[in-house]
Amino acid sequence: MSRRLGRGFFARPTLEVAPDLLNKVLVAPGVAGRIVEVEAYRGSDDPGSHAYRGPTPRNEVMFGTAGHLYVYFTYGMHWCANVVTDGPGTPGAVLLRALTPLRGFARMRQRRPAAMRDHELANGPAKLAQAFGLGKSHDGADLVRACHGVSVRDDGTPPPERPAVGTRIGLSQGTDLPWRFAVSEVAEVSRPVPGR
DNA sequence: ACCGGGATGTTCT
DNA sequence: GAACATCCCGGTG
Repeated sequence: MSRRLGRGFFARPTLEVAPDLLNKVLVAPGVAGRIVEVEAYRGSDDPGSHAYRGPTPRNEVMFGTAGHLYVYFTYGMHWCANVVTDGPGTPGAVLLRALTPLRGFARMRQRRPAAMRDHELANGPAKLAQAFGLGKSHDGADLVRACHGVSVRDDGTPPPERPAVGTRIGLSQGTDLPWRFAVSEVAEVSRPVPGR
C-alpha cells in the first residue's frame, strides 16, 4: 500500500525536502526504486546550483512550480533527474543520486547492460535516469499528476532519523556545503559518505 | 583494488 | 572555447 506525494510535500524549503525524500519510492512505467541518496541545490545562495546565475532555457523549471522534474543533459551522454522544490520564483531542486531497485529488474537491466549486479542498476544519478528511461521528454513533467507515468510515492517507510550527511559530488563550486543526504549502510549509495 | 583517461555534445562565457 | 551535478573500460600492482 502506498500513496502518491502531493504538491505540499515538494513546496517546502529545499533543505527540508531533500532528507524527507529518502526512503520514498520513485515510480516510472514498469519500474520502481527506493530513493537512498540525494543532493540539495538551490539558486539564491548556492554557487554549485545550475540556478545560481539566474534563469536560462536549461534551468527554467527550477524556477517554477514544486513537484515537477528537472532533467538535464551532461557530459555529452548522460541525463540526471531532479525534483523541483520550494515556491515559484525561488529556485530549488533535489538531485536523485541513487535508488534501491524494487520492481522492473529485467527492464532496468535491459537499459543498463553494464550493470553487473542488481545494486549497480541505479547507484548513480545518470545510472538511475537511464534505468528508469528518464530523458529530455521528462524535463518539466509534473510528478504530482504522474505525467508520463512518473511519480514519487510513500509506502510507509519513514526517512532515516539520522541520515548520512556529506558534501556534494562532482562540483567545482559549493563543495563545502553538506547538502548530500543518504540512507546509511545501503549498497546502492553512489559513493561512500565520509564520517558515518 | 585502485587509478587514469576517453567518450561525447550541450550550455554558457 | 571551457566547463560539465558522469560513467565505463583498460591499465597496473
